[in-house]
Amino acid sequence: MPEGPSIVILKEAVQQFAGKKVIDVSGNTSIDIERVRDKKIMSFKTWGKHFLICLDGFTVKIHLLMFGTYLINERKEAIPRLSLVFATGEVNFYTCSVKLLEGDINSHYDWSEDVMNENWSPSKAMESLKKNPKQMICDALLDQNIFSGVGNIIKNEVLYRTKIHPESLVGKIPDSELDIIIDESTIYSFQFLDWKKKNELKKHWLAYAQKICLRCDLPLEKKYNGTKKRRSFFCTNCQILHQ
DNA sequence: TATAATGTTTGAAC
DNA sequence: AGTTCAAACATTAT
Repeated sequence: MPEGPSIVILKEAVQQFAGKKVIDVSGNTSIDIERVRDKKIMSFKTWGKHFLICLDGFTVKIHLLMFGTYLINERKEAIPRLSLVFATGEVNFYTCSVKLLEGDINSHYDWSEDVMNENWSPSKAMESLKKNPKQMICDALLDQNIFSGVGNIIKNEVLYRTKIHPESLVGKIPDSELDIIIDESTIYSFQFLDWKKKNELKKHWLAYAQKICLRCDLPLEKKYNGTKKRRSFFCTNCQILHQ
């Protein structure tokens, strides 16, 4: 379910509960959820794929991992991992990781690493890339401390758009091309957001889960690569391998 | 029905 | 001590 843009959608969907008091809490998470009871939500934030429920003095961090889901003002049969009830409605999370972060949330996150955050810093991303010149770009794009929020779909689409072979070594890719990759990571993430909201994301996939290159009509390669061993879809004819 | 999928952490093994 | 790797978690669509 989740790459960064999907978590932004979640944040927008729960805005109705911002500033509201949690009047009931339940769920099969192992954290001490009673701490949340009767507390007021200060704000909801996201950092990449992390969904953050900020309260006074601590934060509940939710990660939907691969299969996590949520329902707003709705329930399903399964016991929620975490359920928060407000006077005006409720939000239920299933199959996710729930953790507590103590103290000021700003001490836990560098917002400039999140490609969808207003403090996103392309220059910091470039700096980080430079530290690992032997890393493959397919791995670098999935590094949540460089491109927080980017997942396997965004990775594949960005590399296809920028015509860079996923196995290209970061240190061998010209700076001008790295700049374009960094820019596209943000641009595509926001397009992903728009398309996802309209429920038409898949329609716009050019590489991910596709079989034929739209540029040259040759079959796309489909391969697990990088140390992260996530699937890449790419055109060996159109995407340049820098090595 | 077996498989693969928008992900991450953990701890054993090397 | 640093890395690499499989396992674990868990759900749904094809």
